[in-house]
Amino acid sequence: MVGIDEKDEEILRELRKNGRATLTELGRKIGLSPASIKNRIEKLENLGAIKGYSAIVDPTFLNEFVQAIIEVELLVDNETVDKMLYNISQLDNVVGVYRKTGEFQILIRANFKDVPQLKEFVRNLSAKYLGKNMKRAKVSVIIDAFKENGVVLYKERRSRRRR
Amino acid sequence: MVGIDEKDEEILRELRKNGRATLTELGRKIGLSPASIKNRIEKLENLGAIKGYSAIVDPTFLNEFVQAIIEVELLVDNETVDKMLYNISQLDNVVGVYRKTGEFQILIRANFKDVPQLKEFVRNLSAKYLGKNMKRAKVSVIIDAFKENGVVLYKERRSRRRR
DNA sequence: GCTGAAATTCTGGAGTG
DNA sequence: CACTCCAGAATTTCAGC
Repeated sequence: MVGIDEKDEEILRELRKNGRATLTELGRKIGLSPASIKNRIEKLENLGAIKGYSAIVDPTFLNEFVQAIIEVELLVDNETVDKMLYNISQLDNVVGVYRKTGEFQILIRANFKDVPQLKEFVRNLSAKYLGKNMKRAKVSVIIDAFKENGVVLYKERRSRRRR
Repeated sequence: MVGIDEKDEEILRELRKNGRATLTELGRKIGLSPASIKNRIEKLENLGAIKGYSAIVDPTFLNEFVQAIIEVELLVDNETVDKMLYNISQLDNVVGVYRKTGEFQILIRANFKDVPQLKEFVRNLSAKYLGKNMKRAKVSVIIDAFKENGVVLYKERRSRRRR
């Protein structure tokens, strides 16, 4: 990677684990002054190495009791799909949108209040967004999340069933 | 949700979109003093509503050029699987670990330097972690990420192929 | 949940190697 | 050119209410 050295990588790794780490903290860990850390973070943001920051939130606290994974098989995957996926990405309850290899080309992670809302969402996927291009969708419901975006959610290994 | 009001929900929603928002910013948006925001955030962290904070990092800048989704079908899914999934969650290159409904009960998102590393990982899934309980695995490679952990990655809808 | 003061952190410019 | 130092600004923290 051009223009990226080990210190930059350390910053990226640290921020992935703790996105709210302060410049001073990072400086101590990495061995740079807070001002340098700031310069580097700005550089990393401009380069697109850092896309943004996010808190890992338990969806049930936002009354999102159904967390689903929706895989979509497309008839054709072309540039116009990009725009549709961009539009889907704008939805607040959608957490992740990916294009991938395999039988199902699209994977969407989204949260819902209840199952009817999930059903409505899947209906809208073809009705509003992907149209006839959507061949079929496969829906799974998340039972447990152990790790999310690099953050381990279970602190102990005791058997608990709730997240 | 007990002990959670609308202001708390707003805080959760804001922090999910921008995990590095300052207390002052949040206070302005929500209509509370920075001190109150801080108190509420602490409460939310203690309640487990906020699990952590993370920067959304482009994996290619950390020499993780292969981003994979690995689905695993288990023979039996019982409590001992929890511990194995916990162990898998500890791995640095693993970004997400979920238990879900459907034919494949486990979904793992992980990043790799190259395909041989991915292959090695899948081999280790049965050799080291899940043992004979792993019936089979289905691997997909991520081509494009449009949204990750609530953060939209494509800023415009111009057709770009790189993330 | 507010206020105000103290501590900490952040920021931007000048200077150094 | 990236880093450090330093002073002013902003934020965070903590007390009392």
